[in-house]
Amino acid sequence: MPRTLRMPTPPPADADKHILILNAATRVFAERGFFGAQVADIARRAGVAAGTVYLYFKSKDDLLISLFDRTMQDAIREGRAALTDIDDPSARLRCIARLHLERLGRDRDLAIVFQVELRQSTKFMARLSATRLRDYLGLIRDTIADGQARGAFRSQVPATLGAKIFFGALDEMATNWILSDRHYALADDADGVVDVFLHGVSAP
Amino acid sequence: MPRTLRMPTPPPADADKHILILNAATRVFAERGFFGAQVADIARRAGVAAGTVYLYFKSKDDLLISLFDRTMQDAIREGRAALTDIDDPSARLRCIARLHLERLGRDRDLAIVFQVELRQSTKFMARLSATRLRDYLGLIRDTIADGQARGAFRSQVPATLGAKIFFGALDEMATNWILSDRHYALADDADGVVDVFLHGVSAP
Amino acid sequence: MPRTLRMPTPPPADADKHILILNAATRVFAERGFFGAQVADIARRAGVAAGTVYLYFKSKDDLLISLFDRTMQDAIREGRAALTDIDDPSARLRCIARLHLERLGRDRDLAIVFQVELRQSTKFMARLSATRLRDYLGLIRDTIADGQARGAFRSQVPATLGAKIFFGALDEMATNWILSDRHYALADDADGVVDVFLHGVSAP
Amino acid sequence: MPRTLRMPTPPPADADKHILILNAATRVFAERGFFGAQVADIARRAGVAAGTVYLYFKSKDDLLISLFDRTMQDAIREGRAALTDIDDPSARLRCIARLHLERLGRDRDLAIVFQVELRQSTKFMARLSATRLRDYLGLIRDTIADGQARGAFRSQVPATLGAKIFFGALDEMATNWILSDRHYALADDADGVVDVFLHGVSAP
DNA sequence: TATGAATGAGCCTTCATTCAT
DNA sequence: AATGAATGAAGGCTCATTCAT
Repeated sequence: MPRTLRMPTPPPADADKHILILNAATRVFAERGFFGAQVADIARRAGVAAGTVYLYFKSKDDLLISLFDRTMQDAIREGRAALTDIDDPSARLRCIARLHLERLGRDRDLAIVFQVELRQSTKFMARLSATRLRDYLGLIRDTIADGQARGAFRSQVPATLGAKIFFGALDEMATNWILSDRHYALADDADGVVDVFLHGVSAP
Repeated sequence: MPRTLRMPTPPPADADKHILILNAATRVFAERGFFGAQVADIARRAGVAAGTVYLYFKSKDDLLISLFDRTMQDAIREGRAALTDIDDPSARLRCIARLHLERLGRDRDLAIVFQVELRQSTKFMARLSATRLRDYLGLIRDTIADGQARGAFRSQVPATLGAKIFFGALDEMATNWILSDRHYALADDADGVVDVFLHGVSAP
Repeated sequence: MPRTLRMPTPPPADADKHILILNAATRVFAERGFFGAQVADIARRAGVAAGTVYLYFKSKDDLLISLFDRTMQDAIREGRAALTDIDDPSARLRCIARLHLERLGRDRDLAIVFQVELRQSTKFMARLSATRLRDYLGLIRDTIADGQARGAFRSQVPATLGAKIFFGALDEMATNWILSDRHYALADDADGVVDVFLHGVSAP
Repeated sequence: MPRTLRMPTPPPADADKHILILNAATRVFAERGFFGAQVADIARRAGVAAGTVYLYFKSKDDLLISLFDRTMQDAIREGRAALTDIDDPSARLRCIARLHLERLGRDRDLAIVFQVELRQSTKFMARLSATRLRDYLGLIRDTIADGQARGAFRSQVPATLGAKIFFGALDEMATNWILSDRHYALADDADGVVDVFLHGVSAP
């Protein structure tokens, strides 16, 4: 194809600049905190001028929101894709847990931004939960409801409650991980969480 | 009354003002967010001059930390006291969950501060989890370990992991509650959380 | 009187600070222009910290507006007072012209602010003319109308038109004066303006 | 047609773009004010890229100065041309007044730029009065001096003073017009101004 | 103790101008 | 000639904290 011939190389630097800045923002937010971070720092880290940031993002807030949006969109898309191949309800939950913790465990700075910096204010949080986070919780809830419909999960547990518990447990794993001094693989927590979520702690 | 006997003189005006300011801070932090709140606002709300705040607290940060400290100390003390009367491990967890959610459900502003404003930065969070929060998680972990020792809980689940899951689930309930538009009793979530934590979602 | 006894000295420094800043603003606006002037410059000139300016004025704009307001209020008050002693319509116009030019001629910086800096934008000008300037033109118009009612001035000339011409002529004197390199007494232009305004340039 | 003979070839595209940009600048300066206007706005309005403006003008200031220069040059040329056909000194002044107000009354945006935006700072104004404005006032002064030489005007009035009064009056008409909410024909003020300037307001 | 006026460091954002294409 | 992405200097304003009273 002509287009392929004309552009066999990776996309131009322009396309990168958006991502470049977002990555720089992740690092700086993680290091200094959202309020402690200066836009100038982010620009410097991205190797662009301060003003350039504003060619790609409306404001400092927009950087954080974009970061969240991009990551959540990826997470949901990846989650949905992975689940299509899995039939067993328990295995599906295990998959979600694993992807969740792997994603954050792969990039500690991103994890810090997600577990700490994004929770700056009610205004921020309300805005965030109203959108992508709702979708993400919905993904979990649907998986649970599906398991209930298929007789794998107890129906007495409201699916929404279950989703919150599941998400809350994973969230806490991530938060503990970034606050911990010890360096361990976050994803290794997945199985334990799923085990408790499925079978509870009670002795049979 | 015993309480009167233990404290026959009225609390000094100082103590009052200390609490007065801390309460004002709770309201203002909840309304405006930590960074959006001005010390002058808090002072006005407390009915004192701006400078007076600094006679009782070292800094704006100190207000937030004191708020956390006071509340956690109460929670731990109350939790420990309540647990002494309860023998059954499952009932003990139920008690913790209920107290946790009741405490936050009683004061929405306090809940907002705890669920949102306290998570300002890694620096802050690290500092907090290193102290009271560790104690609180310890309380849960010990309760679980005790249940395991007594054969009520499965020993395969690491007690620390269980504690994080339990806390994470409760935490998520609280966060969802403050972000929700619907007005419901937060404490009502306690039983559901405990049920799932004890028995899991899997069908028997 | 007690009050006089209790406060025989000039008003406290607080009252001065308002004026102090306004005077500094006059100098700096005149030297650098409104947009060229930095609030920090004004503060420095007034001998206060930059933030202090904002304890007395809402914004940089407010400085300019307050300057205008204070001066116009003085001018109108002074004009009204002076006119009560004068009966002859021509003499009244002469009095207005003289006061107008004397006031500006006395403080070149103030004149610059009035003739140049205040005319920054339609927004500004519209706001200004809507208030004090309208009163000032009204003072002139009434004086003319009064002269007409008393038979001293031709009634064919609409009083409002006459007021604009009179004011426009004085205004141009002031503008020319501040732009001129030569140093002359601005007030000396008053008689010439009044003469032409009263009798015209036509040969009898 | 003579005009066609004098200019047989169409104006080069460059000249068009020059005028295009200047017209766009007039609109945008009038709407947003000089400082509020962005060069990018002007470029967009002119249908060119931001950088293109700088192929035709040295700077944003240069746009304003060119606007002034072009208009004043036209005004002076037109004024001189019109005066050659008129002999009577009073009629000449009437002609100048009418042309002055007609020119501004024809294009409200241009009027706004002339009456408001051009008066940005002493630096600006000094620069402007030193050139074309001086010529324009000279045109008026010469007309008055000529009238005096021919016995039509009183010689006691210094011609320069008369010119300033005349210009100041016209200027004030224009300023009032653009600030007025009512929509009236600015040029209609010309006769009134000339009448007062010639005969004064005093009753005979 | 209490006050609240004063301080001044700190930062996001804008936008005129440039220059590689 | 024309583009428009990139630059980076610049400054109004806020607000935690101090301190003279």
